[in-house]
Amino acid sequence: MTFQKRMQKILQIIDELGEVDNRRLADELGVSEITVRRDLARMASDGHIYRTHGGAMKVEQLIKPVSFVNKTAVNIKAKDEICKRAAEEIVEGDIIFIDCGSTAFRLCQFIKNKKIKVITNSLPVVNELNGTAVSLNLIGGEIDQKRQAIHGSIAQEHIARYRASKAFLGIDGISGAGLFAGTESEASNTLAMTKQSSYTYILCDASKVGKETYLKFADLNLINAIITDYSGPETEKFELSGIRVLKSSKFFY
Amino acid sequence: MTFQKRMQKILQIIDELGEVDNRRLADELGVSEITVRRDLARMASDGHIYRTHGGAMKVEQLIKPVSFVNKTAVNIKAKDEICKRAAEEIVEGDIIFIDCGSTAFRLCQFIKNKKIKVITNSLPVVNELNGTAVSLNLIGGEIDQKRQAIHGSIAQEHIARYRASKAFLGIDGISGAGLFAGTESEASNTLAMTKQSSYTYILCDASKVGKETYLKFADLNLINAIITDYSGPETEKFELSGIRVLKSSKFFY
DNA sequence: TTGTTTATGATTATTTTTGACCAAATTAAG
DNA sequence: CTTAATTTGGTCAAAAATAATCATAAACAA
Repeated sequence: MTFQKRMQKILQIIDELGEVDNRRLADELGVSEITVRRDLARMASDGHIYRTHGGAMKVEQLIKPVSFVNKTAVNIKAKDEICKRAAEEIVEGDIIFIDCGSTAFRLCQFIKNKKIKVITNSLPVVNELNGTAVSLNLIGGEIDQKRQAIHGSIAQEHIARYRASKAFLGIDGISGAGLFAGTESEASNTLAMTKQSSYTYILCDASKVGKETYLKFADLNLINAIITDYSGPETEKFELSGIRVLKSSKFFY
Repeated sequence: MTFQKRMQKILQIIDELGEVDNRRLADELGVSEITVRRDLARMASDGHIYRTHGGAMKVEQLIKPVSFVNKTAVNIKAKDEICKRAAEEIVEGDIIFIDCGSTAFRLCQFIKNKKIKVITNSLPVVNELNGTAVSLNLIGGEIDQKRQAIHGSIAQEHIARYRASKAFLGIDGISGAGLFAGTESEASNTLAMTKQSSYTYILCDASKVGKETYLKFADLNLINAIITDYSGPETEKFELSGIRVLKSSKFFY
């Protein structure tokens, strides 16, 4: 029995029952529990299922193109809590930027029914919001296969044409010293979107706070708010810079 | 037993069973397992099957991207024949425009393994070609939910920045009198792409030939070639206007 | 013919898959 | 809040499958 065959069965079972535990799957498939866990980890990283403690559950209507692999497997819970908090900030009529990070992607599920305009350079975001109440504007240019997004000078110009009320952006690192990006193109994309937004939120889980990677591209005062599950000494520095620090709600489910 | 003969058998077996292991195939074909593996590798790289550890399975059995609602249901065979003929015109290194019609969409399956650049305003095309050998450039702007594509002035400007070697475009109607579109935005999109291409192909099944709908937006001499399954009196008019008429091969399957 | 390419099979080394075990993390219970 | 039970991710080892290399035989071209 290959992984592919097991995946089919697992999806079928989860589709029927909504959720299952590892033991049940192990029995059903005739493999050990550890193999089940590995399968689930793999499937979750492709976004096919939600992993729970001791099993897995259906991910609502998220059967999306397989090619759109996202890194959302790590820290799903923290990210979802952050995004739910972020969604509370969005009101009807808003025009918002969403960038191509894995955190910002998960924001989509919480804004599907809102009557807003979303401008994005992320293909997963487009696919997630396509056909919903949200009106979409896609930034054009060459597609970066690895990041499933559009960057570059053409994209910058496109962004410069629009003006949004809010921007929800991910980041590779943030500390009292400023904002950090893993690549130049991500940095300039963040800058461009920030410039065209009245209010900028950074969405980042705790692992990004205090991390000072590769390229510092802006000071803290570029942004207006941080939404995070982090709580620690860095928070004070943020607030001293005049940034609102919004804590994600602990109790999500 | 040649590779071609074995491929036929393998496809047949996989089509029946959904999946097989190497030993089974080796027995069935009377060759060693290593030969089977080599065959499978070759077939998988052409996209005919999906390889698993220890065997192979049907491509359709994998989680299929929920392809966009497209009108491709009608005239599939004719359209596929047309598109196969069109794919023969494409050579490595080409930069091509593909527009948002349902016919042009079906061209994707035949060009997945080609090393070319595709510029398009169609979301289904992007999803179909994403993750393949094709390098993608997406035209930006507001997404038209109904047509799953991007039109408008921003899109026009985007197109004007690029220059392609060939364009493969659909159409609502074509006759000796010229080219016809169902909406103004489709017409201007076709014009913009044509203008930036060295050579323009119109893909149209027989039902579109002789049809003169809504808006005539250009004369025949705008385009260079028509690929169609139509054969009739109109053909002569096309050829008199200096247009190559490429007939799709009748015998496709 | 002779030399070259191509297809096939055998052998060996590498990779992948799977399960067991254990420390760390998470959840549940008192 | 602390403790106990469960779950998880990591490392290791065994088995299976694969890729790489080489040798042989068949097909092909000069």
